[in-house]
Amino acid sequence: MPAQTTGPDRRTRTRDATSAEIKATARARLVAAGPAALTLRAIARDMGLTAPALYRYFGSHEDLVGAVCADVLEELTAALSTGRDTVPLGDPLGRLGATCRAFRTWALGHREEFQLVFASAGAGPTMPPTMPPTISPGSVDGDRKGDLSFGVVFLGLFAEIWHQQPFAVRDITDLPPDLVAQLQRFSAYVGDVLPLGVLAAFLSGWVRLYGAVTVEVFGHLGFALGDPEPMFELMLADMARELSTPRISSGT
Amino acid sequence: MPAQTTGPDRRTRTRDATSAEIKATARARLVAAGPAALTLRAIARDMGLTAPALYRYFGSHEDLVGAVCADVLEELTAALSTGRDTVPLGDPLGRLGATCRAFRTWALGHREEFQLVFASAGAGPTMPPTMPPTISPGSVDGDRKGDLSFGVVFLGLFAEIWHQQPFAVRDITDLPPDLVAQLQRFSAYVGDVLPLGVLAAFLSGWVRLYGAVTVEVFGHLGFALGDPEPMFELMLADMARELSTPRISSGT
DNA sequence: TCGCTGTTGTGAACATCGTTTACTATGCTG
DNA sequence: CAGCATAGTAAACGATGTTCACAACAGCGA
Repeated sequence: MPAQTTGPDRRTRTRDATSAEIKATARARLVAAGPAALTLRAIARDMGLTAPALYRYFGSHEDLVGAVCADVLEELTAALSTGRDTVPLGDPLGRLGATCRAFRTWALGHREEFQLVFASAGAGPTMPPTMPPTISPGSVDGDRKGDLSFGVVFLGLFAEIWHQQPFAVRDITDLPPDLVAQLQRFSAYVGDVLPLGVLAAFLSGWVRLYGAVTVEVFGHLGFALGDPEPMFELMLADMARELSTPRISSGT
Repeated sequence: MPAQTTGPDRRTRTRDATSAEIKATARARLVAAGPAALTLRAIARDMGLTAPALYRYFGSHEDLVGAVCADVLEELTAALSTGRDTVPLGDPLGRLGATCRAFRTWALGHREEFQLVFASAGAGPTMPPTMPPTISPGSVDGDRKGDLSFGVVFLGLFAEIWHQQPFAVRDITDLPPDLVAQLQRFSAYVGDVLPLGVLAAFLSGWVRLYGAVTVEVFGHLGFALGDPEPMFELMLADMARELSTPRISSGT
């Protein structure tokens, strides 16, 4: 055992530890009292420090919040993965359903975190930085330590479904040219490993899932449904049905 | 002319005027610098007042923001109505599409307002208070001065479509019983004037529209699409298609 | 062991925020 | 004219993010 092979400096180790403690304390406040409670001074107070001390670890309040957001997203991705792996590889549609349910369950169980991450316009963490340039078609390894966004989990699932049970997809000539142009951009970004119709189905599904979960967590559905779960299940059934009509002809 | 017939007191008239001016100033700050700029002192400063003066008109900062939200919602409802009335009554599906487009257009042209109203969890204006207990089935009068929410506009459109061109709707026996229970609650709330399947279609459509617009305004789609409009149009086409398959049999 | 150096934390201060309190004008009403 | 409700102000309190000067402390080379 030749000591630790260039293990991180002792200094940087303790530094990372306090940095993590700060984020943990912030997280605790977040779940306890909502995003508004994420104040620099209160966090410092909670861990027996004064506010300026935190500036040794984060450049600003916004930076700290951003770091917490990143942690939350990583955790969400993990929750989605474990939810997905509840169902065996042989049932990709079931895996998609399980992942969608995991998304909703996580959001309802972590409303404050969800609001922090998803209820932001510009400042919020849009996906681009976390979206990997390429996704391998068949392999589902994916999760190399959470440095890739939860969006990839869903895209990977659509790849699984497509490769195992090709579903009916819109003919490319049916789609309006401006949509095709947008999809080609995205396809190139993702590595050109899936037909444009599959990407359209993925995006459409992502929007539906996002909308269903967001509208429920934000309470913008309470006017109609006391318990939106049955409606959510109906949506999942719709999605599964659309993704299970067997493919017949047409080119990629 | 027997004076003004119980016209509002002169005092209350000037009072309402300043109240409106406060909200207008707040609104100006909102569009100029975002929801975070909606501070009591800055608003007062903008109109040559001091902060405590505003407490003569609004009980708290939160009250003021709430009032601005109400104004915004009213304006949104108006935008939806005019968008809807772009298309003649004889084409209810076209009217629905126009209304959905008006929703998206308004949201993109009023991002700050949209964020203020829709990016809130608990505090935000959920629909219940603005949702009328009953909606008249055929008549589309609706807009008695904006005291009813924009949700009614959409529900009214589904009523129009249903009455003019009954579409294929899930048989009630197909739906899981817990969903039926939820829909019955909502149906009673709305006056029991539409079949449960129509209400399910309405809610499903509202969730899709909400998701599509929210995901775009919040920038959570920029990772894939530079211009989400074609995708939005695709969604509208899907919705229209689902609402245009003619009805065949089954009871209400 | 001594002394230097960089890191970590504190205290005070500044500008801003929401809110309350006491006080002063102003204009309507009897 | 007297009285009074209304609209507005100034000052103050606690809280926020942020900066700056300064003190304690650890680690390292001589």
